[in-house]
Amino acid sequence: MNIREVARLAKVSTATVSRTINGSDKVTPETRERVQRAIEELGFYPNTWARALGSGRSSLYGLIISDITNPFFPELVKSFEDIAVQHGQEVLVANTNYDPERMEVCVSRMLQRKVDGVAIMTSEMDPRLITEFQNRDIPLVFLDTGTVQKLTSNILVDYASGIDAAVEHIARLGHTQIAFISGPMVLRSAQVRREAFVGCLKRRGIGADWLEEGNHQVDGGHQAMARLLLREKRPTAVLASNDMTAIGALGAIHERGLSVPEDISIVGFDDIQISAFTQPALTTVRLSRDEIARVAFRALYSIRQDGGKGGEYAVRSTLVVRRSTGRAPRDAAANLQKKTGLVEA
Amino acid sequence: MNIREVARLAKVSTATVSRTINGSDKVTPETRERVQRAIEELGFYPNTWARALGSGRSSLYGLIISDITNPFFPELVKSFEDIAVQHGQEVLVANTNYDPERMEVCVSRMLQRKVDGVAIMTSEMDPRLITEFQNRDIPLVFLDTGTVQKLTSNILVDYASGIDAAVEHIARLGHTQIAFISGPMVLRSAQVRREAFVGCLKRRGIGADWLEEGNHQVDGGHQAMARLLLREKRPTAVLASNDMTAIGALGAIHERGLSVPEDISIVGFDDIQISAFTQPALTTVRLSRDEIARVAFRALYSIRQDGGKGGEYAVRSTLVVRRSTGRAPRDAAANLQKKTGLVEA
DNA sequence: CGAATTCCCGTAAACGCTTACTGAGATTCA
DNA sequence: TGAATCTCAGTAAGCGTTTACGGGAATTCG
Repeated sequence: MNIREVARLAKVSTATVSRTINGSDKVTPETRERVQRAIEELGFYPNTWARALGSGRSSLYGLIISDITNPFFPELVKSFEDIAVQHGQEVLVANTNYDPERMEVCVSRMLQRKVDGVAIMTSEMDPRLITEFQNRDIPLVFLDTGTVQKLTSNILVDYASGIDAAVEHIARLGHTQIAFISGPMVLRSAQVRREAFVGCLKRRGIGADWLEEGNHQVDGGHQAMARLLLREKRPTAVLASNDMTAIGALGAIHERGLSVPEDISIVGFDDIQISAFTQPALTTVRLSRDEIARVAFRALYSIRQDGGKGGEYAVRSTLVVRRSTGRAPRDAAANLQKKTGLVEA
Repeated sequence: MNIREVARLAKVSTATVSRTINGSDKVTPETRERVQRAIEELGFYPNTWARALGSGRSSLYGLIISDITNPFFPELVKSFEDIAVQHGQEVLVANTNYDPERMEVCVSRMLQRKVDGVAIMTSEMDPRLITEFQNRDIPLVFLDTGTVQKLTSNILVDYASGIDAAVEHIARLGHTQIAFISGPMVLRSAQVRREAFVGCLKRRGIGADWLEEGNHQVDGGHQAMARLLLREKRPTAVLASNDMTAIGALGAIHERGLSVPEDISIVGFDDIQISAFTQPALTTVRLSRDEIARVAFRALYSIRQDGGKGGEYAVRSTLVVRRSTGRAPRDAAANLQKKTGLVEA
């Protein structure tokens, strides 16, 4: 089943069939009609590869993510796909699993499929692989981790505004002992988030004395929180580098028989769907997947028209207050001193 | 950059390059070596489309799911992909969003890309679309919703065993007022799950008096549970058609100031990752994504060798007991009577 | 040692589509 | 009315691979 059979049935040339498929305006309505009927009748679907091969255009965009199991990413994938299909483009999703080796595989897949552009939403990326794309004039867009150059754009997440709002919110509630559970520090994105947090505390003259490292997954948050709880001097509020981590922390706190937000307040980051439904519902900093997806797609899709110069795009983050944050426990200081044996006799 | 340039650099024909790329044994180690060096040097990646076009094989499998936002599916996708790449195959994931129209789009994408087989893990499927695949001799495998025929297999989930174990577990804890929150009843998969539940209760002589319909998402579970709580006669245990629903139910219960499992026990279904980290951790029926993925891939991959006859594969479900289930409240009956005004004076 | 095999490798014809080029008829215009 | 222009459709040359086929050199065998 191919274009020739359609042509035969419609009594036209293959060129005409191709033209009607591609919506060329150089076909009379009548012949177009005839061809379309033939297509229907035969149940013909044009072969994507042959199309791409013939035209040199793939209509395919790559989307590289690091962990499809983290709900942040499926939501991102979904938005990105929606936008892409609206523009008649397709999306090839690749999952690196935080594994540099798999990253290499992903890149080669993209290259082999001659994608028209790649959105790299994963944190770490071998520069060598980046040049592979650049050598082939493939537009790129990074999330946070890129530098703007020819054909490559970067999406800058404004972590500061969200984290600032979170710390402000927490501080207003009387907290002064604020901890942060980061992502894996080998990841640049995790570093950026942590720096934003530390910087924010510094600006307010609060010490950043409780820093723990998680892995951006639930278990890591759980363990990190457990470590925080074992410290002599406990934080009364905890910010997490992402919601999965916060959810893990929530569990660890409950396991110790403490409650949120009465004993400890928790703030997440990302605002994944499930965050609204944890117990208690998570106060978190929202990072709109939809906005990121939209910006990323636009950056890729329009870059060739715009002379190929990359750009920097900003995406805001905003605090969403729910129920996991509350007033600092009044006896926090007392508690602390009791534990450390510094109570005045 | 194409195979010809490589050939030129390596001083061989394009055929030889192609042969070394495909690991043919009809190439001397020396020439192979030479070609490989040329490939390295040029940073050459073979063009997938041309390859598929030339060979007629796509090495591509389709995976159709209904909602990438439901954590069940990303986990399935991940497993399926892992297995596929282990076999040197690729995966094209399509997300229907429960929308029949998008389903059509998904199917046409698969057809256009000439996939070697499709795993249809979504519940509802227009039979017309199925014949599109069958006409083209494309192997299919369904999850629960298919019928075995030439080139098409079906994975039968043994819901009964898991649900039976769940009801047994609940009954042992003294519960007799057991509710079920189903998925959207337009979906066959939701119907199947509900039937398994109702059948199980019947077999035990328990009435299925509390049935509510959710939507397999958190908000639906939340609302359904809210409705259950408003009933005069409240259930003391609730089974949910999937974990997302159960998580929603959990939230609704907490909102009413009740607690799990003291007042009401909850059992989920699927055992998605997050279930281990809810408050309290969810007792649920595990359905192994990994096993489903493995079976599905095998069904597609080997079907042509096996004479093309489809098969029926069974996947078990097993109860995972965590903390959301406990003894039925002793005063359940009393409570009930108080509320309905039937207390003996 | 000559014939029969075997082993590598090159030649060239697909694969199914797109598109530059071409040309026949219809239309416009002076 | 004849020339210029325009419209629509066909011809055929790619696009980058794979692979059937063929041939020359090396190997085996009687």
